[in-house]
Amino acid sequence: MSRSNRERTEQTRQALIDAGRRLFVEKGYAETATPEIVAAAGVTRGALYHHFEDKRALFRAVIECEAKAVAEAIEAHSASCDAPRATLIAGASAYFDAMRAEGRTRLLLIEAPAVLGLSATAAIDAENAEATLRAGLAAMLPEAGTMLEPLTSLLSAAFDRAAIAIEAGAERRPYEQAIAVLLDGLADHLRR
Amino acid sequence: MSRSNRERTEQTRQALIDAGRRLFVEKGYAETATPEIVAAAGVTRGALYHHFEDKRALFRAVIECEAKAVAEAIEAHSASCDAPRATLIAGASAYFDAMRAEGRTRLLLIEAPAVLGLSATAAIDAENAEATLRAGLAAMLPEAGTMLEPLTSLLSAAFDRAAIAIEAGAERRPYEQAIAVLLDGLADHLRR
DNA sequence: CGATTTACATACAGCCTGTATGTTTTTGAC
DNA sequence: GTCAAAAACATACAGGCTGTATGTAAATCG
Repeated sequence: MSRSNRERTEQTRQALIDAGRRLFVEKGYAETATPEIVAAAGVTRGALYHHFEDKRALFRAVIECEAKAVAEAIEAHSASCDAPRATLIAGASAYFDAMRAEGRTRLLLIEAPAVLGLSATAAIDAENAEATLRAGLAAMLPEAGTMLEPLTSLLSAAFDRAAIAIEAGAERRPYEQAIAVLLDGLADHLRR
Repeated sequence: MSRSNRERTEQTRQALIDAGRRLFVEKGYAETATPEIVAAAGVTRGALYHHFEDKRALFRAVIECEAKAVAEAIEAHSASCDAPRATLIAGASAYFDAMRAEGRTRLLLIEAPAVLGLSATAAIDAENAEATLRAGLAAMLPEAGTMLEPLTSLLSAAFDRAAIAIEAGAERRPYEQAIAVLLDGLADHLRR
């Protein structure tokens, strides 16, 4: 049984990413040792350091996978209603759905900023979810003008906090309602 | 020259906390080694492990100091106007002022949740800043009802994000404006 | 089919963390 | 004041982890 090099690399990388993801979620980045990861992946540390520059690079790969998965889930579920408000509400719902994946909030919202740095993390996923949000806000609030950027940033943070609260066991409905009220209030207020 | 035990302990603890704070801000928790901390503090690792259970306990002490400092700064600057809206706006401004201390956003908002866990971090400072925010919102939005909790949580996250953006070099005014618009929008919308 | 590159596995050096043990200083009672 | 006990450190040690260097087998390619 012989595998092509392409296959070997792909399978090993994926096994390491999967094992790393599981352990990073379970115990956090700092408490997860590379011997443990490679054992779970069924390879040796040699393979790990052949495919990734260091432990952090493996973590970055895990985070990039997660961010991509979130972006695709939102993309797929983007009920592109032409009503801007409905589009935004649907997008928020899709985001909460996507963030329900086991440990995803911990990985993307807690560990990644600390391990990879704030700017690196922002560069990875902000360009995904936050750009969508900005576009939605621009459509719903044409009067926002120079405040579009700050509002996008603040609401994005609110979405993240809601996702964390929901994964922590909070009811989802009140948070979706609160988001809707925030958006409607913005529309009301800026329209004057 | 002989110091009382109370003095010795107080001075050593403070030296460790100060040195730890500086290095944690400069290089992050994970990249800061205890030999470095004790060297900067002018003691040995024996003193560190005599006064703190482990490295994380020292970090926790640093975080508790920071959270306390923030709470006191807000308390001191709480221009208790009787107009609820003005009180909230002033509180937000005081929060941004307090968070301008070197590295404070990194410590409190990035590292602490990852190192101490989300719930432990929330328990340390949420009871301070978030309670104030909840009270302010309750006064300004008596119609909030069951949505008071989620709204407090979401706006708290927005405040945090604003503080991070400001420390990262963003203009402060647009963020304060955005916060004001969010609050006013809420008031407008819930009043119907 | 032979040479080179790729994909690993193994071995090693250095550092760090937490603990155990030893030493000095303070405290408190007589 | 002195002596025992406890507190406040300092030193020494064991174990584990990270990253690198080196060695080997499999795949690619001319």
